[in-house]
Amino acid sequence: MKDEIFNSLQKASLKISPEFAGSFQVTKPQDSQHGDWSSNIALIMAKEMKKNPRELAVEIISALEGLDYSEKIEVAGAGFINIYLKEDLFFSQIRNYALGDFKGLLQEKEPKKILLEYVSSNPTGPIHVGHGRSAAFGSALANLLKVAGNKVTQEYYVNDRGLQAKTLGLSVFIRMQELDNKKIVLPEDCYAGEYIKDLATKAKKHFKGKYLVKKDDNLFFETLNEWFEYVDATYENFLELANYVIELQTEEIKKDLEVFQVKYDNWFNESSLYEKDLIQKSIKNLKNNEVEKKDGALWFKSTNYGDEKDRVLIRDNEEPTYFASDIAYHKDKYDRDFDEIINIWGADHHGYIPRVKASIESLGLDAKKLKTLLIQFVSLKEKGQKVQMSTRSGEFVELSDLVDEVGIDSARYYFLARKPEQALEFDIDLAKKTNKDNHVYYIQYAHARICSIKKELKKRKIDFNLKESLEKLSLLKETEKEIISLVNGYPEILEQCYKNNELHPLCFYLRDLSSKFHSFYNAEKIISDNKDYSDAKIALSIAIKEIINNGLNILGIGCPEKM
RNA sequence: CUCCCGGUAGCUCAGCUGGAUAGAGCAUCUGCCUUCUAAGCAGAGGGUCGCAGGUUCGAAUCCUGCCCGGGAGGCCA
Repeated sequence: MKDEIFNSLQKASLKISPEFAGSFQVTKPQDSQHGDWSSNIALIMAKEMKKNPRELAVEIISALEGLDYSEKIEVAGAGFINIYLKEDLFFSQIRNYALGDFKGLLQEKEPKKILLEYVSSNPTGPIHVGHGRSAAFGSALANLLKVAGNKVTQEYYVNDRGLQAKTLGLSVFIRMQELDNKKIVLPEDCYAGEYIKDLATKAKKHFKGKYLVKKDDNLFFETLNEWFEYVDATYENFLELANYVIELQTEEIKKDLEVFQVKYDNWFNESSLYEKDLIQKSIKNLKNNEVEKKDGALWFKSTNYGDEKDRVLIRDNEEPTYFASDIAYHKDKYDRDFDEIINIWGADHHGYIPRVKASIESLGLDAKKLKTLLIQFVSLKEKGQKVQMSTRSGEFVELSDLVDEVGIDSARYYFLARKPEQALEFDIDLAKKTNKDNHVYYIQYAHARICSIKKELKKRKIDFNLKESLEKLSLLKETEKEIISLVNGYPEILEQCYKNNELHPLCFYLRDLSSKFHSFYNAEKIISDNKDYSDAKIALSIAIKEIINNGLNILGIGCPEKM
């Protein structure tokens, strides 16, 4: 519809001025007084042609062809062209929605194979609330991309090796000694969280006495390195323990995410890149003259592509950097032949983007395929107070704790209802409420109320035929038809979300729609003795219910029939 | 010092690819339940869109400078 209007306007404009190439818009006006559709084309053209916008608007309208479905077209305000639809067309979309038909509502013209990587937090500890935001966002975005007809692969990159994995192994090792009734002192850089003790308990059981030191061993090392020297000297393959706990912790993460309605198609282990020797191979694929040895290390000249400084690939101790793995990982993503590759990263990684882009270009790959979305931080507020969180002490609130506290639906909604580039202050008290203050309850309540109207029909044995009732929508009062305008705006909201990779407009829309419904519901009884009018109101309600259901599904939020 | 994000009502935020009178929710105040869920509804007050310039018929929106808050600038990941 929007496209048709756009094209008609464009044709008309070209008749008047063949060179006109300005970008004008066709929008749904906020105020329904301004028609069903509105365009600023005359204002844009007037600028180019230095003519009076209102006069130009009249010219454009008289040159318009093919808008059979318009009831009237007016010039208003500074020179807006407002289009009012014929009544039957006005009702055509809502009929489909009421029947639960959302096909083609959002359709990518050229469906793509898309790789969506998100969260990918280190398996050295549990998922915390910050990751939760990415998780909610990524999974909902995946739903949206799929609705548009794309094939989406959701992936989690597991950093299951390197120094941090070994440090985790050591942290668990030390706690195991504690479980074995030794006095221990945890070095500063070890992981200190409570979950380490759980891992230690499991590891102790699993290894049946292995990795428990003898009584006469000295256990009072102060630094990580001293500890590493000790365990490497004592055990043939200390990484066996590290790998075991990394695996345990990854499983924990997987569990937390699944509970949170986040399911991946693929868990990609960093270690697999090493097993296939892909680090070395991808480095060789970088442009030869952009890799050089200096100060004992191997460097990549990312400054050639605008990065602030060159980056190390292989350290002087011959250990590849995280960046080197990441080059191999991205090379692998490209090799898997996706049309689009989306990374969702925490905003703290923004400085990392130029070097990754640089490496992709140096590999001779199309950097435009890769899109990185950044998500800002999450802070928590409870009883008016900020909940303190700090990286150093490991005092992050775990996602699972938040979910236990406020529920999955609330948590997902409030993560999604804020645009990603905005830091999010999560109000725990608000998210816990079970009244209208809590938007997710408010939306779900609207849905449940409509379901209960349907039940009431059955209970009272009232004959209701949806298809027939949908032909009676014109009986609605003018104020009630305004809701239909809002309903008709659903595709534009989805389109906006899709185009901009955002979900918050959908959240706001659903709340808005619910609000309009609650007013409608409260104004007077939906079910009444005035059969035809009653049918029309029920049909409208059902359309709203279906949209709420459709929207909440995309957001990954439950949609109860009864509350 | 450089880069990124934010600054809109008392609070939390939409609006930002230039358009019509700057919008919601919360909080505050006033009303509404014998009848489909009051887990709700109706109404009222509340604004220097951080500041200063600029571009334009038109700026919260675009450009420049500055101020404030948060984040990033490892041979950590």
